[in-house]
Amino acid sequence: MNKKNDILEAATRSFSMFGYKATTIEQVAKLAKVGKGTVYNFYDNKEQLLKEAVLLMIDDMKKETENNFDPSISFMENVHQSIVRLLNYREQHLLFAKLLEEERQLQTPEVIEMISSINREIVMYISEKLGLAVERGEIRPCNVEVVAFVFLKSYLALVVDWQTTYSEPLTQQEIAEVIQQTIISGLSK
Amino acid sequence: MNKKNDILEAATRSFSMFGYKATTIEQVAKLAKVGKGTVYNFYDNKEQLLKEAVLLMIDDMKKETENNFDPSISFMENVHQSIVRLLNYREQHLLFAKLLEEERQLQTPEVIEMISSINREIVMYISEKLGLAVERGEIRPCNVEVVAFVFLKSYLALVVDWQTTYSEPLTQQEIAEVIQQTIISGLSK
DNA sequence: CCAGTGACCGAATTCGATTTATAGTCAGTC
DNA sequence: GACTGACTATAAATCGAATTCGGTCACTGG
Repeated sequence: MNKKNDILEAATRSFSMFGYKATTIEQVAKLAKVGKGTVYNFYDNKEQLLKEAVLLMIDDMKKETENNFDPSISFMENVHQSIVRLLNYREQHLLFAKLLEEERQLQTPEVIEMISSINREIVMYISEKLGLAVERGEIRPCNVEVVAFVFLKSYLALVVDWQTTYSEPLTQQEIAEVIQQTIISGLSK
Repeated sequence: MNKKNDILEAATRSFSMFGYKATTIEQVAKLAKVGKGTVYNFYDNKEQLLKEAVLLMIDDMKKETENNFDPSISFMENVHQSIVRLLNYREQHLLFAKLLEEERQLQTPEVIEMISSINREIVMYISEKLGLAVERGEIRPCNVEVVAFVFLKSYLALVVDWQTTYSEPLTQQEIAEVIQQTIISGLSK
């Protein structure tokens, strides 16, 4: 079962570097050192390959936040720690950023669908966490879905959009600080 | 000097409805009930016309916040009131939304440049206001430029992006509330 | 005179026919 | 029977012809 993994890794690298449209299955096969047909022994089609790559990316990031949740500190502090940790997920951000770029510039239908699916997924995930925190009385009651939406948009704006307007990317420090100062502390009691 | 204004109004309407690329000078002339050449007696070219339309839009919104600033209430409350008022600027939002759409979908160079110029302008404006508020001790010290950036992105995400993901637009009430609950109260002392 | 005009021009864009690239298949190989 | 790469059908890139539209300017009517 090593080849299946090699193929997915090769595909992920290629998607991250060149985007969905510009990666060819033949390229992926070459990178994974298998024949083109072998790719189709493990994955139904190109779109499926993208889905698996994205799924892995999201799962990685979810696990990171789940496994490091520390009940002995406040919800607010946990969120802050998670963000600091997630900011180190360069590869995942690279893939997501490349897909966002492709969504904007080429409007590849599969990528558009994928991005909005990822967004829905992440907003749902954050919503749940916020809902629990509200129930436990750790943050003020709020429209969790809308707040989750703003949260994600702000995070992406800082990580991805900032450097398109102001060449210099923000440091992890700056990003974590701003989110902390605004959204997180705004919600805390 | 009535014709000059007629032309600008016609252009603004057309830009708002059809976007920059899809409005033709001939259309604008017809709408303004003048000949095509007359447009060029008042405005150098199409891009200039867009610039004037956008300038007017920004000035309107700036004036609205300036004129209604109430020193007897807190900075935070003033911001909240401004947002509530600005949310009623449907026409301005329509023009901005159309330009954002065109930037994303057609990538018209003039529109891309215009959007980033508007963004810079607005971020600068908010930055100044935040800077003053920090000086006066009304809000906590922060990286004003980055906070202004997040502020604008969040506002646009709620007003423009939300309905592309979740068909139903948010009510003004919901938008103002979420911004209030997160960014504004997060910064307040 | 001169503010106003629309026919006119060339650059840019669209259109559509042809060529090229590639996603996915399958007969064959090791 | 896991794996392959030549093969096919279709989607995308290419490129020249046709069209559109921004901008000009010689003209007009008030």
